[in-house]
Amino acid sequence: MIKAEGFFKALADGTRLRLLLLLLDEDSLCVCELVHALDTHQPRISRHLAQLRDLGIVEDERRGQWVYYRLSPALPDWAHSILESAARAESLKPFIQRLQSMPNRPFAGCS
Amino acid sequence: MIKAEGFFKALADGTRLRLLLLLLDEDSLCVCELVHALDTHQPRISRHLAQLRDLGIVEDERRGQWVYYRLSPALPDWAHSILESAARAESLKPFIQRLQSMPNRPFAGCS
DNA sequence: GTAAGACATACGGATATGCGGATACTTTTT
DNA sequence: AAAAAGTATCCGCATATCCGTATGTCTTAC
Repeated sequence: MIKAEGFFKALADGTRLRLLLLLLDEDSLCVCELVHALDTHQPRISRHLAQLRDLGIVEDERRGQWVYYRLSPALPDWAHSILESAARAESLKPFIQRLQSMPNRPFAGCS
Repeated sequence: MIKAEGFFKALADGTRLRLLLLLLDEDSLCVCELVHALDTHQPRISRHLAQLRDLGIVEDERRGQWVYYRLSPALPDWAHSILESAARAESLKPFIQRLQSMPNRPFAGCS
């Protein structure tokens, strides 16, 4: 099980922090949606998601061509609380807006 | 005002995390108390406290020979909540015990 | 004013971390 | 089976981070 210091190291990078807050807000997103929402290069997103997966903070699930990530259901309560507090400090609006205006978004609204 | 990413960077080091959780629990401690509680070298503690001060997370106050640190009263609510959640994840018992058994502890119990 | 204690900072070095670009792997489509 | 799309990983590099030692500053005690 993850300890506090490791969890904070995971949140101590802007990309990972935004990934986690997006997943907190949106439940489940695939890599290409996250790449579009954060407007960055795909290897960067994959690398950070892999780190978060290796720490047990997120889970992945392949659905056909796409790999979806979500917060791990096993995430301890204290960690979930921390993410919710962080969400109060950091506005996700610009990223959510980019996400909603994504062209060819897979399964949008039909999951 | 500090942003979420910077705050998490501050918590992403074991020494700083323990310093902050001790200050959350004990209100106000001087450098030599923190050095004793964490059982480490003094420059390490001073360096990390300076970082936290520069970020506006802690405040210092000189009392004679000693410099006391406390959590900044201006710390945003979300940041305070995060520290409280972290306190649930990380046991401070060993450090509190070392603190209480500190010989020649300045002003112990008379502040 | 000299010594001693508490605290802060400068310095050089070791390690960790994040990055972009290239490439490999997997699945779907044709 | 070949192409295309989505995703993962490898590489070399640049920078950030943390450390211990040594030293400097400030305050109190003698």
